[in-house]
Amino acid sequence: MARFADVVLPVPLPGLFTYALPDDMQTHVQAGCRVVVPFGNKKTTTALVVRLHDTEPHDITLKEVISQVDAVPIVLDEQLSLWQWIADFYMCAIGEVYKAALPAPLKKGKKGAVAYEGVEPLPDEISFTPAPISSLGGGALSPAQQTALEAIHAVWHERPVCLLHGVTSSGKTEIYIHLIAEALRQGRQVLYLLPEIVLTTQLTDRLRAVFGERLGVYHSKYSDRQRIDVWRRQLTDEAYDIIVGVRSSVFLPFKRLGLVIVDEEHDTSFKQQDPAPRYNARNVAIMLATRLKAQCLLGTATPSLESYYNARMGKYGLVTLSERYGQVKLPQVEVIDIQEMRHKRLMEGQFSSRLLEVMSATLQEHRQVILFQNRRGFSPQIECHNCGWVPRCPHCDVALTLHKRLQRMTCHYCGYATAVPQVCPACEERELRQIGFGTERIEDDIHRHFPEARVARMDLDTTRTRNAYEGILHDFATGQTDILVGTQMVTKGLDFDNVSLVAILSADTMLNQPDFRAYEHAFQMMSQVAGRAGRRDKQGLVLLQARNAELPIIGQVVSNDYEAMYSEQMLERRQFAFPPFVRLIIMYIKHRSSTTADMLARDATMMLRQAFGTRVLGPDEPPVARVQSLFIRRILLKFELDIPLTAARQAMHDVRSRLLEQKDYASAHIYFDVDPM
DNA sequence: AGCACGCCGACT
DNA sequence: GTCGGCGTGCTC
Repeated sequence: MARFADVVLPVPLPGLFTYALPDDMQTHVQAGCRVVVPFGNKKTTTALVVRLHDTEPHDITLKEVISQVDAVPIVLDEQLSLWQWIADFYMCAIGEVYKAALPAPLKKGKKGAVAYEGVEPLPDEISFTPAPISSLGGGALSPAQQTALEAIHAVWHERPVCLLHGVTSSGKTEIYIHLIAEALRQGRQVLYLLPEIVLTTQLTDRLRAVFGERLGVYHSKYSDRQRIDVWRRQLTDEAYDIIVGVRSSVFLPFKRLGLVIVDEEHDTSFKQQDPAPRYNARNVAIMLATRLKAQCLLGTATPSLESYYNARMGKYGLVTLSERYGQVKLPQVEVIDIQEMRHKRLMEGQFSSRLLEVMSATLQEHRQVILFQNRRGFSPQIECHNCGWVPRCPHCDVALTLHKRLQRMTCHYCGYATAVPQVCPACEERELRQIGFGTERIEDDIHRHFPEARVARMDLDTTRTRNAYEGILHDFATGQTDILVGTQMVTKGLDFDNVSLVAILSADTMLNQPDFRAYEHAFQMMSQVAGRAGRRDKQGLVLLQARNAELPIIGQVVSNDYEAMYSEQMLERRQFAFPPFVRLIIMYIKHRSSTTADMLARDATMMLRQAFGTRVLGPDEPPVARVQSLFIRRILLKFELDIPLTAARQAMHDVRSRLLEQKDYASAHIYFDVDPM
């Protein structure tokens, strides 16, 4: 019997809300059940009960719960406690975690739901067939893999987290499969996290061949219905043994989790940017595993500096696989100096004559080519030939990207789109020049250079739907296309047998990012895409075109020298006090008026300095200082690793609320990004 | 974040 | 004379 329920509401407000329970519900409602409650003026909302108690709050008049949605909990205690940890650590409201965690329809609740009748039956179409796992996908481990497997076990004997640093094609997946089979034999579940949807199809095909229907897939391009089915099934005794999923699958219920694999752990898409919760799923996965007494394996060919540092400091175990499976040779990387080629008039657009030659030879051998250009659209800017006018987004401080096929100019920050002007609106000049190269323009140029070649493009624009992805990848895998051009998407762990040439058209866009992680990320991206070349029977070739060809980072990619990259970057991180030597928290300030944003940023900085002194840097403006008509300012906080962050966070929350209490700042947005990427 | 209340411009 | 613009105030 409990008279009151503390609930989470899907709103960005701190804390829980307390409601009175009507007599008939007092014995039936449990933590983890949804209830319908009145909230604000008349509106009803679905809320999640997290606590039941008999302590009547004094200073507020309570409202009553209207009805109960679930007869049994749909969220487990361990999940609620993890959500609270996420809210605390990432400095957001638990309501925001709740919104991110639950598939959309579970948040809405059922209309007309009456207590104990709103309970949805479990889907009965799921047939549970425990596949035998005797044949491990035919995969006997190589001696190197066997050694690595034993080393991982040795690590887990002492600590829960192990970093597996294995070069591309070293056969990490085979090791994962063995570990999964072991967990299953012990009756435990496995969560297999991947950074991107692209990777799920190839991987799930491979895992399904071994584990059959014991495997469930969870990602954002699946329908709500499918995601709810996975969620509900996780609550039953017939829960999936293996979940393959992206970021948000760390929120799923697990009753007997034994192993968490975070594949491509360095990948930035594990970090959610917007909206809150701005969590890093890799770190949440580690916390999830630790809390549920499961083991955790972080796998990658190019560890994040944070994880590698943690491994070196003994916080994680470290296992290295330096040998490619079947002795496949690493590709040869050849650097092409764009500056030099331009002087010698050996560049045509983004293509050096060397690249065109090699492409031509590769196509003649009926081998395939991957071209990597980290920019979508046709050109990132157009400009009036006469007066220099550049079409810009009316809501954001960026030039509009030309999408030729769509005959539109679009803003990659807010989605604004407009027709391509026929003449310059400022001076009526007819010639509007296209500045810069996106994947669409590269695709056009390939058609001009190689009219016979079959070309496919893979970027955000060509993969809006789930099937589009699979179509493009299937056509390339089966040799129906010769050349695949794409953005970062093509770098991510795709296995193709017949690719012998990979070209990075311009390393410079990656290297020139105003971000302390630019070189680390450039190294990771280039190494990953290079790993796509020549996987089975022949050494592949990678052409790396760059303006700054002599930079050490380029040499490190050429020699595939992760250690050299690590040492050099760590020196800089230490010298300039960046992670992993400090913990970063950014306070973001957004306002419709630039002067208010400036004043607010100045006041906020002063208040933060009072609490944290020289740990506070700024304020400054991000590279794109206005998005969706809001001016953005940021304040950077650097905390030593041994500082207790709980008190610091409280002080930062206090600064935020004191600022928002001021009338001038009431309409501002202030939020934090903890461990920003 | 919603949603309502509350004061100032161009329309039937 | 109204419809409605979004500023600001609150939510157990």
